[in-house]
Amino acid sequence: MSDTDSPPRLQTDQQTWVRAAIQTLADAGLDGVKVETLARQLGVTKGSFYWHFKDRRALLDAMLEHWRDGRIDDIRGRTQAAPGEEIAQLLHVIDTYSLVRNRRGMQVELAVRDWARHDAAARATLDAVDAVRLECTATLFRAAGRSADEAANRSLLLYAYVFGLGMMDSERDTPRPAETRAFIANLITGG
Amino acid sequence: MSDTDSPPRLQTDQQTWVRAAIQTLADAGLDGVKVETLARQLGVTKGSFYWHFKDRRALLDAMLEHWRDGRIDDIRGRTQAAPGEEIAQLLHVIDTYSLVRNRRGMQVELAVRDWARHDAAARATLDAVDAVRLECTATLFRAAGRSADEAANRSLLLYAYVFGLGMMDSERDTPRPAETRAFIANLITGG
DNA sequence: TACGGACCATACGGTACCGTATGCGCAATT
DNA sequence: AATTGCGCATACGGTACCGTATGGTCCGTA
Repeated sequence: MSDTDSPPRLQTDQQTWVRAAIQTLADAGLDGVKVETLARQLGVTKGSFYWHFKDRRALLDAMLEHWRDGRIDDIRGRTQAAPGEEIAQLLHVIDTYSLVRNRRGMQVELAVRDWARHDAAARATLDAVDAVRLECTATLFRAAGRSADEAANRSLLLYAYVFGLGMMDSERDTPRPAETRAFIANLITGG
Repeated sequence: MSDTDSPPRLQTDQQTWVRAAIQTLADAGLDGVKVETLARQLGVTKGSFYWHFKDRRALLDAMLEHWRDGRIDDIRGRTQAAPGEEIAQLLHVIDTYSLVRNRRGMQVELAVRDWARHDAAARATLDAVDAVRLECTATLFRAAGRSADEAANRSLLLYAYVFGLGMMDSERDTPRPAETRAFIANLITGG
């Protein structure tokens, strides 16, 4: 009764497929995530895929789960602030999410958001991530003394701006001027 | 020399294909825009399509052109304001673009933006539209007394917010509360 | 050393799509 | 009445994909 469950390599290989699929999702969108294409990219054939996954849909669900967990851990880690440092932390969040160096993450984000427009499971996953994010920043705003309504409103503006900017700038190579970013970030936080 | 050019039905039928293609683009994304699918939807066969268009790419280019012209005319019409009415006009623009009733237009917008992430022609078209839009609202901000930099910054925030919100809400059925929309719109315009 | 399972390759049927070739019907023209 | 060309249908070859069926290989274990 020593090894009741969890052969480690099975999880590992599933993760390999999931990671490659998310890269392809970012590069080519959901319709670029194809079993045979991924298999070629990984140097194997479809036989491997259908060993690890029931069908293509199972891979997509695993991708969503992987992305959701990563994004929730990420925002939770980025919205810890000592008392009195909440606005500074919010400004840092804005900069982190809107910076050009975060291109890869933004490409995945946009691809998932486009995916969510046509798929209920993706929509549910995205709604869960958005809800956690909105709550995380709203908590910071409230800790900085804003009312509950104002905290929710400013959080909505923050994320709509960040992802809207990502949509407008996702193929841009030169970053926006520091003055522009600071001006807008201050408007959002009300600092 | 009365009829040197322009047989009307040819243009009309091209427009029929283009309009149907844009609807499909909004519903299913670019990869849903397929010649045979569109033909079935229009009650004809591919033979008709390849009469009006050289290939699928020609249809895509015509779609971009059609969308670009419509969007530029639209924003130009929405950013005319009498002296002293500029901020009110900007608030109206924000409401118009972020309202749920504009769902169809927003779906097309998001699909074009996703398209632009993978296609240079779409990217160029979108950049042209964005440039006109940013200039239109920046002109209003300047007319309301803002500096050139502030006008550009607030315009960027305005569009990033509007389209980011569209991305977060594109499948939402209940609109945001009026207080939320007014609070954010006032932050953006600085009224 | 025989066995069983994890892991993958090969091969196949079925579907959907792109683009081309070709023919048919119908209008306007001469 | 014969001709011309527009608008479309039909038929085809080629490609890419999904999912299944089946066989092969390596590896641990009894």
